[in-house]
Amino acid sequence: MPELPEVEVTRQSFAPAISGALIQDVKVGKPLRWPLGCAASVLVGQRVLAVRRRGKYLLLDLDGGVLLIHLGMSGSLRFTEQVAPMGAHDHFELVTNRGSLRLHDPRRFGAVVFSHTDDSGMAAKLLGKLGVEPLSDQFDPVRFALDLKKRRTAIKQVLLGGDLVVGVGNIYACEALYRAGIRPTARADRIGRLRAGRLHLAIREVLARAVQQGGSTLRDFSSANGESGHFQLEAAVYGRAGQACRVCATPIASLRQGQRSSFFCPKCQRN
DNA sequence: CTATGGACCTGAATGC
DNA sequence: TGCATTCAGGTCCATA
Repeated sequence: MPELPEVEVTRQSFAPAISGALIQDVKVGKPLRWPLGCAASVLVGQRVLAVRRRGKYLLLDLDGGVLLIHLGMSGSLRFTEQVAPMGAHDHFELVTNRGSLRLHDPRRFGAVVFSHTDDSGMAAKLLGKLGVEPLSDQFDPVRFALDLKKRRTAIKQVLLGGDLVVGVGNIYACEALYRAGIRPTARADRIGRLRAGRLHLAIREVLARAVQQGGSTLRDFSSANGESGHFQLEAAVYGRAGQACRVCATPIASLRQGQRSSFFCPKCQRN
């Protein structure tokens, strides 16, 4: 579930509370996507200095390195002062003097990886090819339009790729394309400046709005304090196949692209 | 180098 | 009720 808004909402929900905390213990469940990259005992005794986000990764700055956390498809974090035994789908926990940060991830597509710096070891590999942050000034409409000209694939695939812009997953790609009036199947290199500019704005607006709304809770996402998101209630197309477009009442259509569902309004998104 | 498809894993919903 | 199939918020990797 977690796309940029959910990851950012999660970050905001525990960053202030955990910053400065001393790691006292580390608990591990079943294996995640990648091994931790160090002995769990290496983390004990380190302090959490800050929590950053890069794309869909959370980066916990520690005294001696950085801990990358990715939520995969079904992951969520919880930061609480309560002590509870690890459940069947709890696969990682940092016990600190301020509370425990626990990763719950049934499908285990998520990951927790330790590296000494952002650009060394596994972190370098995972973060190295990421595109620009969509909510930063680095995301420039002119540059975006030029970059799209180099891609012959469907625009939806380009957005999901994450090597141009990060953070846009299946929900927000569909929503941004709807707002921009562009079909998910449109070839990226056929999108001109004007429409690229619209898409650029749509991406920023949708993501910012979703962060405001606490993200989307489709199944069981919640922030680290257990709060659900509300953006799914105002989604225009995602998950709405067959329902009326909120603007023109045309039934929302769906199709398959790269083994993922795309949703769009055939009338509002003409090409 | 670019584009596509499979792989990873579990649970919920659907269909016969 | 039971069992098989399909689908789900991501993204790495092998293959054309």
